[in-house]
Amino acid sequence: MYQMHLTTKGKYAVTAALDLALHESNDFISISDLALRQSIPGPYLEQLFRNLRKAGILISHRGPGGGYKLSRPSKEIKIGQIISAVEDRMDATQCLGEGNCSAGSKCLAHNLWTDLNHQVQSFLMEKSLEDVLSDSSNNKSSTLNNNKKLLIAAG
Amino acid sequence: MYQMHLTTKGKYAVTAALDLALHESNDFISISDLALRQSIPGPYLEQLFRNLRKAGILISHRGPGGGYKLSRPSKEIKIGQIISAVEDRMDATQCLGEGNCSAGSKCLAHNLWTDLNHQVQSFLMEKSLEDVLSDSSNNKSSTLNNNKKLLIAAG
DNA sequence: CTATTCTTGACAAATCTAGTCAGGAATATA
DNA sequence: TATATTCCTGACTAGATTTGTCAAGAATAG
Repeated sequence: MYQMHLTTKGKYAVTAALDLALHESNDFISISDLALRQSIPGPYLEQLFRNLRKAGILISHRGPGGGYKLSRPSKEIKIGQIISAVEDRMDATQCLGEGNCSAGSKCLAHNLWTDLNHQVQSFLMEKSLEDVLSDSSNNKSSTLNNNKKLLIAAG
Repeated sequence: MYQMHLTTKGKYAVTAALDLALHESNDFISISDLALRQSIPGPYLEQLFRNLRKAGILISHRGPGGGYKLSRPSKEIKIGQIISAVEDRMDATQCLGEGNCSAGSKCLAHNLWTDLNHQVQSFLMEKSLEDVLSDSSNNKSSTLNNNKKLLIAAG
């Protein structure tokens, strides 16, 4: 069965950000605490947090009692922004960019990939950290359900 | 800007299948012809077609005048089935499978990834080869548009 | 002054992707 | 039957990417 590919980079980053959102009221949270709680390798998380800080999603503070916290309320931080900050794949190599995929012109599947990409982007950019935390119980994926049949799992 | 990751494997396979769909009336089409037309490395495409044949999507015939053709009308073959046949990533390693992602229990982002996966699956399993070919001009991605704002590109 | 915590850059192992290659089997045609 | 064509199979490789690790430094609270 095919699954959308998402590296642990993105997964770790989002999970860690969700943890920060859960403890939003607290002050700074250290990487070691967070890594322990979420079972993420500390030094690796450190690397990811660099990017999140550069992207303006986290703010940091050094010294004892220091650590990281969200730069804005969890409602205003979208999942897509987080993934975008750590997954630096510029996949414009093939169809996704301009349209010079098949020997200068658009390949047959060009619009398909564009649409799919759009779809994923929308999904990720519409969901905030807060949304994800509150959706945990109350799963309303219905907004994007049209009246077609549900998928048949492939493979 | 983050893009959904889709390897050339899946892209090549879909493009090739679309080519077969375009020439649906014809008899068998050889790999070399197809590879040339779509600018895909021949031996690589051969490898992909193995999987498509095993998955029952293509049928083959050897000898002069042989080649490949779709096993069913292009309307009945979904993009998702094609990708599924060639991209053999069993990504259940992390969250996506059962839910033992964070030390035995569901990680914070579990439902998010499940939803996203569902979203992508639906999209790919609803579109047939025929749909893609006819959508080329008349792009009606509107079925999945709800009344929310359009995405803001990230990064 | 010292322990804590982020900061930075470089490095390395493991995995995956993309593509190649060689030899074999079936088949149409002459 | 001979031959060219085309699929069939398995193994192999180079390169990129992911997933980390490590060490030395800078800021800061107490």
